[in-house]
Amino acid sequence: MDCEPTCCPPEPDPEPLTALEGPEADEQLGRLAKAIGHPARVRILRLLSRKEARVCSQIVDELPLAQSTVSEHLRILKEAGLVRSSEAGYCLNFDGLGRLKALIAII
Amino acid sequence: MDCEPTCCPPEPDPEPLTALEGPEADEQLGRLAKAIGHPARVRILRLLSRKEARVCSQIVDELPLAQSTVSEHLRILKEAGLVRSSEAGYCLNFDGLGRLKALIAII
DNA sequence: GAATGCAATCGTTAATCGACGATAGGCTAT
DNA sequence: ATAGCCTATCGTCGATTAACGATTGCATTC
Repeated sequence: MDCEPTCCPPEPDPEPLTALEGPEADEQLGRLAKAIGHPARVRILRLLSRKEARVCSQIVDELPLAQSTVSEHLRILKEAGLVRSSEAGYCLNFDGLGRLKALIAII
Repeated sequence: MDCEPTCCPPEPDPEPLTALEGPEADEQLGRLAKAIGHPARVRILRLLSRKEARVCSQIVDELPLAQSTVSEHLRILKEAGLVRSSEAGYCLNFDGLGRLKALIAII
C-alpha cells in the first residue's frame, strides 16, 4: 500500500527533449520559472520533495491559504509539469524539475 | 578599455548568505524565479551571458519591445539581484544567479 | 439512497504585471 | 549653449494573477 514506487505512474507525456537554447527554450524556462515564482508554490514543492505531504488537504494544513487557493497553486504547478498527480496524491515531476534545472544551469 | 574585468565592480551588497531552506529561502527563491519568469527576461539574461549585448540599446535591438519596456525588464532583473549595472553597461550578477541555482538545486 | 469528506471548478474582487508613448535627466560632441 | 543620443521614469491601459467563498463532482461510508 506504500505508494513510494507507484505514486506516479509511467510518464504519459515526458517533457519534450527540446534544445536548451533558442527562443523555444527561453519560452519554456520562462513558463517553468513563472510557475515557481511564488512563495506558496515553492513551499508546496518543498513539502512534496520531503514527502511531508501527499494530498491536498495536508498541504492546506501547512499553508495559511484556503483550500481553493492551494488547489489553484497545485493546478499551476501541474500544468507547468513540475508536479504530477495520481490517485495516491501529488508528487514531484522530476522530468519537469530536471528540465528546469538544466535550463537554468546554462545561463 | 575592455570592461571584461571591471564591468561590474566589487559587490556593494553581496547576496546575503541565508539558509537554503525555510520560509525565508522560499521567499527568496520565489522572488528570483519570478524575475526570470518571463521570456523576455530570459532572453536578456542569455544575451548578457553570451556578451552579445552590454548596453540597453543593444538589447532593445535584439528584442521586439519598446525601449521603455526593456528598461523595465532590466530594472526587475537588477532589483532581483540577477543583473548589475555600471557605467560600462549591464552584466550578469553571478552572486544572484548562483544563489538561484543553489536554491533550485535542493528542491 | 443519503450523508460525509475531499478536491476541482466557478465567479468575483483587488492587486499586480506588461506594454507603450511621452517625458525628463545626463553625456558628449558640436 | 545647444543639439543629439541614451536610458530611466511617469502615467496609462488592458490583461493577468492571487485570493476567497460558494458550488459542484466524485468516492466512500452509513
